Amino acid sequence: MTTQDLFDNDPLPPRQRLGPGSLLLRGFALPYQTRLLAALNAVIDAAPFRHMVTPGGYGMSVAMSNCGELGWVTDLRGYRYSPVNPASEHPWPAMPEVFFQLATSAAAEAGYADFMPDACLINRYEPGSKMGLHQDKDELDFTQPIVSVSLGLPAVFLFGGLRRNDKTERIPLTHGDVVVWGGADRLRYHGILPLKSGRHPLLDTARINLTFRKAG
DNA sequence: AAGTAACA
DNA sequence: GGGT
Repeated sequence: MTTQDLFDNDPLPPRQRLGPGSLLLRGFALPYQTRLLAALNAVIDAAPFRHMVTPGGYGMSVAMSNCGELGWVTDLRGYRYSPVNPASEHPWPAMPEVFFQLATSAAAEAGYADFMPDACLINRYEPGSKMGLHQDKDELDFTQPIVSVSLGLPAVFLFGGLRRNDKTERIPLTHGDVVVWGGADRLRYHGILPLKSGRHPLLDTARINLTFRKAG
């Protein structure tokens, strides 16, 4: 019996305010999960995951794909949104309706009633995969929020402040959780701690994160 | 640098 | 584990 075990059984509240413009919706994606995963498989068939390279020349531990009008990409030249998949030169797959419905519903719950995402970044974490602290700042309109959907293995979300050195909050995210951040929180630093090994009934050894943005 | 490495 |  460790101290952590004492906390593991505490019920997590269904809604948690993380800041003036941020809301954590526990299990919000669960009613969508079957359709979500079917649509995800179709998107990944058309635009397979790959490990992109940062401007410094290192590969990312997270494998990525995109759907929607625009996709977030990185290579030696930098970060940007692109209407085409650089691996194929084809447009990204269209954003499935169920993706759009989930994202707009979650945004509305958090007070962003007119959110119209045109980009969905799909991140696949395997054990050890992580995402360093960063801001989402390649979008054109920071009045539009970010909607982040967690599927599969649990992970620890780091939610920092507007400056890189601000103290970070550690938030455990499990299958079906949705985080929305915007307004005064839109440019808060965030990241993911290295994923722990495990097995999920639907996604086996992986965590999938869908991040919706109004990029263009 | 959405990255790693070295160091305190 | 922080910050650089």
